[in-house]
Amino acid sequence: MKYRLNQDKELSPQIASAIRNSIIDGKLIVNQRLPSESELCDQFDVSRPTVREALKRLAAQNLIRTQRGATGGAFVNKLSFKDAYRQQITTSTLLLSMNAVSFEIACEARFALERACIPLATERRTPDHLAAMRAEIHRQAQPGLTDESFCASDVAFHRALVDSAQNPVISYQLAGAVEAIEPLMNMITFTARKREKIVTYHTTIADAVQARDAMGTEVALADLAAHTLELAQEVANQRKSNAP
Amino acid sequence: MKYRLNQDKELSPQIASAIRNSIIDGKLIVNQRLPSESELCDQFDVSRPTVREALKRLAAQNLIRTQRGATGGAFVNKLSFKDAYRQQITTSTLLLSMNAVSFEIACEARFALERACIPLATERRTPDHLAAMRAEIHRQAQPGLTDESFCASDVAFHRALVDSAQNPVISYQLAGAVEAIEPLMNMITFTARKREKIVTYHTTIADAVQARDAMGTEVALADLAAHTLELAQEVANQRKSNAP
DNA sequence: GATATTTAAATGTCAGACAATTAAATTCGT
DNA sequence: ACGAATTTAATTGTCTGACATTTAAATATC
Repeated sequence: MKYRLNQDKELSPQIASAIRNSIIDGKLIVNQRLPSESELCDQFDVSRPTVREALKRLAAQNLIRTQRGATGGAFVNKLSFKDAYRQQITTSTLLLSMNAVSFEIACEARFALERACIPLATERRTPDHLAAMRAEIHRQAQPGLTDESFCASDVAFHRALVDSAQNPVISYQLAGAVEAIEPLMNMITFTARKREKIVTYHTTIADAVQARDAMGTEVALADLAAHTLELAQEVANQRKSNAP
Repeated sequence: MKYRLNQDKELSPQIASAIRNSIIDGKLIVNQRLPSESELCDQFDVSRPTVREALKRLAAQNLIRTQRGATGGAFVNKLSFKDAYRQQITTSTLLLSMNAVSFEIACEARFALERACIPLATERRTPDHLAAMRAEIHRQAQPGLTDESFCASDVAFHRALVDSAQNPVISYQLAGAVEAIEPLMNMITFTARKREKIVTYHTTIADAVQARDAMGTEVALADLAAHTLELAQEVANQRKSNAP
């Protein structure tokens, strides 16, 4: 069962595509073993290094895993939500930095999308989710926290909010939006007074979620969004006045 | 400037990580040329096939591109929104199918996230966006359309709605949510009556967007979400009664 | 000075080899 | 006959060296 490749193009991407398509439309199912490398060499009529380059492309997308040894080989990987999160976050982060996406655009996207989960979050939040949010708020109120730790805690708070919607697909989709903005937020210096204000907003949000008050949560989140934009504006202005 | 690898683990992932990190934290900037393969061999003290496997991993993530010839080599790629879309969609599609995510969960996520862009969409939509939506509605009303084409048009309609928010980050994030559900939707058979009803919803949505009526759009979208779920339920019930 | 040719540098591919890993098959001792 | 140790075979991981192909720059030619 030979597979015909276009010899005028690079071979390894074509091989990777062929296998990827087999996975996507179910000809290869999860945990199924791919043919061994030498069998693939025969099938595609190429050398082993070329086959291996193709397999590494698929491994980079977490589509396959490989095992050495007698019963080893390449296996179709069950793409876990965790792996997908990670991919999403690196891609989103790079996308923002490489395309010089402004803080305004990124911030707008992030809060717009986060708002999406509020009805479900207020309906389904458990004591655990509330506790996670409160814990981060408590952490943020502690003095001596570095700006980076403060940002990390901020992200954790919002992730807890998103997770309380208890829909893994939403959590996955929002991972990119929430996490990718962290590097941009890290450029802001958080004075004690600014932190205090943010903690207040977070508390309002947590209270509203606890009270299952969707409207209240939306309003508080919108306020926080506006406030975050102001902070970024300040930083931008300071830059402008310092530079020239 | 040698780079020390852990010789007890596989080498090519380590090399890929090292280069990827250099890109992420800006040591390698967009369009910069990486060292040639043989230079990388020296730096990491490995053979060329191993270096190449690492480079193919990065190429699979669209992080680099390669050119042959005298001035060729591997260059840091500017990750385009288009490439990022595509990656998002394949990852999301595979994630849904491999984890056997139910239609309910996927549908809930999709409509929740889509709702996120409505305030911006109603505020910023242009005649072009409206025209795009109307065009898809018109297409959906034509008889003789296959179920697959109908679904594709459905996706296109929703993409037009999302795009009218005019925030590329939102469009990117929602690409996964909107497109990945298409294979699941394809399992539904759309009778003429069902199509008619969906077209009505779409028209209501388009009208509300045109009127810049955020509330109306949200309501219409929620109705459509409920209706879609009902359709899926029907299919599930038919399955159940046919099977045993 | 314009055009054709050569050259050099780089990636793409191949062939064959050996190392490392792992599970199964085999052998050996009791 | 059973358990433990050993061997074997299959497979991926890596290396070496070679050649093909592509491309831009350098050189030669008219």
